[in-house]
Amino acid sequence: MIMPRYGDEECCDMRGLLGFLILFLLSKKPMHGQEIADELAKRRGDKPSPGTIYPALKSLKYAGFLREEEKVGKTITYSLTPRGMKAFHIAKRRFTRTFLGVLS
Amino acid sequence: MIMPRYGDEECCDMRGLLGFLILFLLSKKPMHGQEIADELAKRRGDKPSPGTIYPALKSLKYAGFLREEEKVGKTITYSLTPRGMKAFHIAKRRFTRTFLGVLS
DNA sequence: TCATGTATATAGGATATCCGATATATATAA
DNA sequence: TTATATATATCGGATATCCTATATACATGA
Repeated sequence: MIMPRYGDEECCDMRGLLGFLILFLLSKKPMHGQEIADELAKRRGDKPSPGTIYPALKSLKYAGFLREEEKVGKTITYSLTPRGMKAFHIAKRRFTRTFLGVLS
Repeated sequence: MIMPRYGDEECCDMRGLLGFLILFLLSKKPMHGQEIADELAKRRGDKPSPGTIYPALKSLKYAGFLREEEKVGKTITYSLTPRGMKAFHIAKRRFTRTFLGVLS
């Protein structure tokens, strides 16, 4: 018996969507890591730590979904590749169908 | 180096939302396990296995978010408790803000 | 030059989520 | 009664996700 999967008032922590959210943000406009983290902080309520955001970016880059568009100092601006756009659209379609009706 | 977090065309598997989806479905109407699994199959594309759906229901019940409304044979119909509704609305608000703009 | 602030990098691991395999219980039909 | 279909139950573990801690690099201002 391990159990407690859901806490006091919260029903779930909505993991598994970080990559999707990053692709979504980059589909709007190129951004760098901290910009993305700040935007996620506004949306979710908590800011992903460096140890969260950079490995995610690395994996997405490794998958060919995004590329470094510009690098000024340590600041790396990322943008979606065509492959990344395609992946985003596939995921978005699935997302839309899955959560149809949730947003009243 | 372990890496590959994202596969070929897929950007993420959207875990962490099973509990949220179950609360959402039950907020519409009382359902039993298989009904929920079938509805999720239609939405997500793949049907959660018994080993997925029943432990999830158990945890949600344990958290006080749902209760057995009726039991006919082995078929247990679940419905949200007031506490479950509250948890769902909190989660929904967060969900809405997080994914604002994703559904074009 | 030194201090400070900002941005990125990564190893290692804690935790959560989910699935495969298996078992049990009930109803129905042959 | 036997066979079949349906629904639920649970263990154990594979895997994914994310965070803590730590380190590095660059720019700027004192």
